[in-house]
Amino acid sequence: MSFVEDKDGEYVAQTDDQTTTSRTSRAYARMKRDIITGRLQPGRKLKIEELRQEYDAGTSPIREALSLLTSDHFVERIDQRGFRVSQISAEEFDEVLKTRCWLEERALRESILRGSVQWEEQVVLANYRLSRIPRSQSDDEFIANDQWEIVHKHFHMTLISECGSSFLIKFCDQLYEQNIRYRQLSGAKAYPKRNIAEEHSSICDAVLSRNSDLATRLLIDHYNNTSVFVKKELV
Amino acid sequence: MSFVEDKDGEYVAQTDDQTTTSRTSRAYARMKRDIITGRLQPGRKLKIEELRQEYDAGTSPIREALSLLTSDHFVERIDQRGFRVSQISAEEFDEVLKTRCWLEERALRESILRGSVQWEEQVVLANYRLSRIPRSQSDDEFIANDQWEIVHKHFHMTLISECGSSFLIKFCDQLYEQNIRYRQLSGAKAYPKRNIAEEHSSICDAVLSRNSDLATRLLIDHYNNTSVFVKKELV
DNA sequence: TTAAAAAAAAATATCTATTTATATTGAATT
DNA sequence: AATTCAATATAAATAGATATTTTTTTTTAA
Repeated sequence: MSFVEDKDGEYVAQTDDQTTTSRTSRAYARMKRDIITGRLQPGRKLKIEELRQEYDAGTSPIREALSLLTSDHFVERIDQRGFRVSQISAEEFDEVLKTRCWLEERALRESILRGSVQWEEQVVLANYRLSRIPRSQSDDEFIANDQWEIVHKHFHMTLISECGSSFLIKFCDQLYEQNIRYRQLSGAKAYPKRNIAEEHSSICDAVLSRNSDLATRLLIDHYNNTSVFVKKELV
Repeated sequence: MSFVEDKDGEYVAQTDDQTTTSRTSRAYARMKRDIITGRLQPGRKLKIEELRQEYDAGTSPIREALSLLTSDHFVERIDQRGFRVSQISAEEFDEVLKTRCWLEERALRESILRGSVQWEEQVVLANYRLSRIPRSQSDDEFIANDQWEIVHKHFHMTLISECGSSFLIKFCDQLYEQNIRYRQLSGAKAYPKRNIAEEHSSICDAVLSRNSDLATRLLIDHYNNTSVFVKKELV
């Protein structure tokens, strides 16, 4: 939310996504969110007319947003036959997981090699923030905490941020988002017998001591541990 | 080129990209080609009206194609200010090269681990085809041979095709295309004192003997050798 | 009863026109 | 002379209208 002076010199409250960004960017962000959270289910036909209503935009912005989502692998386009939400499968999840481990191992090793003292501090800070925020909004039942999702992603992206390749970072980002989608859709919510905060802190410690082998092993274990719960639900 | 029966029952010759695919796909393919070859130069403003004329399509297909090219890192979008061809730089080329080596090393190792006898045969075939086609259309001066470009890419993509991750293959593909662009734009055409065919065959041999360490070393050397000539022209 | 063909309906892809935002120009003011 | 402001021009973003194409339904013939 921000306050902006309008033509008549009066201050008016405006939500960010209504003014700052274009219709295309807005539709893109919202549709992506809805696909990741599962509000738009895998395989669902994406009819332009419906989307226009739902996301309050014209044909062009909707189609552009869909084109962008196609590149992100969230939407499939079939020429002359429109768009649909990408399908999910246990096999694809295995690919996502495997590829994440390959790329993030390399990215983390490079970051540990190249990262400065400032980077170390960023890692510490990201881990601290993550430790202070609950995964669920309630203690009794699981209610996804959007803020946790943001802070968690920030921690993992900080780890690899000094790898020296914006391409690799972008690829890891894409895979991370694919992973969230699977995590959400599979309904894997509780992680019994696990202390995730401890896992994050261990990774953090290994990184600070510049122990690449340990850090990458812990990171990969962390991903594999989580994946067990996703796979269980994905059958 | 193909022959299709029209409404009146007559056979008419048609080029593939006029009928098979949509306006969007066609514009996307052509614009991508023009950016890679340098006909659309780095930094150039991409005005919708101009592109409509040039690529014979309406606003929507052009904008959709530009959106797709944005994801490929060939075009930059600035909200409310349109599109421009992505800039190139020596630093970015270093990133492309570095990331390619990281990802293709992993992909090749996995392919060698998992690849079947059929895959071995595909590698042999791809290498043979590459050995039979000249890089330049003329012996006297360098004239790029489009066919070589296709066969060369096919060889390198075959090497990693059995890595077991469609995501990793897609990323390598994107980086490969970035690399072509730099190769073309830098004007690096001749490679004195190098026998590229021999380099390819050595990689092929190492792959067939399932020697991962040797194969990946030769592949990475191959990329680094080529990059020297690109970097030289890129100052 | 089934299969093929034709017609109708629906939805996509595309184009044109309008609105909105940005960049440019030139005059007025400091 | 430099800077601000307003007016204009240019181009982007979007909405709306039109063309195809695909899908579904209905009809017809075997």
